[in-house]
Amino acid sequence: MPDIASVLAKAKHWPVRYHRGELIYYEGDVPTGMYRIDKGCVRLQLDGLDGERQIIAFLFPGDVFGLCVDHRNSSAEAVSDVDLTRYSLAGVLELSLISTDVVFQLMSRANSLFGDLAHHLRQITHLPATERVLWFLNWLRDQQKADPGRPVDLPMSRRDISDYLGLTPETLSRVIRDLQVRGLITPQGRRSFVLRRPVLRLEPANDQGMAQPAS
Amino acid sequence: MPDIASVLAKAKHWPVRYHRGELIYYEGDVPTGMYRIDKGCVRLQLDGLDGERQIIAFLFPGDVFGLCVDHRNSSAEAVSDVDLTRYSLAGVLELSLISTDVVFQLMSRANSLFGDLAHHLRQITHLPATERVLWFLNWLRDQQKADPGRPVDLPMSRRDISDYLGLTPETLSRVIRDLQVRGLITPQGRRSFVLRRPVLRLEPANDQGMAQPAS
DNA sequence: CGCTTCTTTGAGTGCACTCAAATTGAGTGG
DNA sequence: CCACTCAATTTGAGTGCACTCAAAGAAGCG
Repeated sequence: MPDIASVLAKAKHWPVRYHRGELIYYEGDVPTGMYRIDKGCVRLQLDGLDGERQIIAFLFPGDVFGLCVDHRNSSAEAVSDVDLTRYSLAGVLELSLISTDVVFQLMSRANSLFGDLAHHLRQITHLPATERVLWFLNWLRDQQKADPGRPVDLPMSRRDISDYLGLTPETLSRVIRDLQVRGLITPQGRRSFVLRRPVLRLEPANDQGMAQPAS
Repeated sequence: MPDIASVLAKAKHWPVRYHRGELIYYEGDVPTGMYRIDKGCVRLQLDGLDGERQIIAFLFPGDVFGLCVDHRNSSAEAVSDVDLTRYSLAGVLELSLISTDVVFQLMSRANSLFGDLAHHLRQITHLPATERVLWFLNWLRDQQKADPGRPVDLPMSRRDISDYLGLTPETLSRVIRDLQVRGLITPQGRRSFVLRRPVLRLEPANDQGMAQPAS
């Protein structure tokens, strides 16, 4: 299966750049382009009237987003300064006439994005705060393909994370403190943590955690 | 924009039937077909190991589902006895070579399904139990295009609803009782309710006009 | 260095949870 | 048609986790 970048290369495209916090498109807008991330981090989100916000996804280099038809189903904002490649939506649709590869690839992308969101929903609904944060950190580590022992970088703010995990910033802060105390994570500055190896799963409902049993 | 049913009619398709509770496909399976609902109700869900379950979506006649590429991103089960039209996935992909209509339509479907799920996530994260239930009942009423005054049917069990809204069955039951006491809903048997007209909004001004699932 | 914004800490509360049991309803066979 | 069984749903009691409100501390930015 060919790489999506090479498949899309035949469509019109050009580089664009957004600064930290900048709006890329707004929910409800009529879509004209889709994007591929070359550098940086982008968030997809839904905004409420009173400032409440649900972050749907964090996207990283290689990820494609913005493939909408009638209207944008979410807003997109730059978490950090980002370099994007912008593709004409019309051009992409034309490509689908030439080969099924494009359709196949885009379907696949849309599909995995949907699957991720579904699992996201599941985590948020079923996991307590601590495990949500661990899940997030592990996911981030996998995204960055970081070796254990190497720190994981958080490009996003605490509020971004809490809006992603369905927590308040206060609760998130407390959870992070607890994880440090328990030795599961070690801060390297405010936006970088080293994760302990077996952080993948927390013992369910097992509170001998006050005194760490030496292994 | 042509109707999706007529567009898909050119692909190979045949009717299939599932009974209440029957599995249509399982998460992770290699997909071979997609479906359109002719009659009945289908649920998409993620199953946990310990029986926990997150229902992603309830689907009704006219809805299309199962457009996956690599593997099923969720399970599909029949909520009630259902009549489906099954389409060959390969056939659908071939169709995309003939006209962009198919691609356009399928993208649109995938897109709105994604948008619905995103809003679902938002509701569950931000709304208290009572408002989640009201949101669900209103959504269901819109699905059924029922006039106010006409009862809304719930094809699914209480557990289905609670697994959809991220509540326990106990909490759901209590919420329903409270809504009855407040006169907002009137039961017509266990699986049918008459909704009071102004149920759309609950006193505290915190409904976001956007995006009920579907249609 | 002063400003603003982001993050952390503290105190107290409420909502939805768990555990447990009663009640209803659907399905089955006499 | 009616008793019986089993699952689904409802009700009750009590608790804990994540919330809100409030304020202190830290970090970015001119």
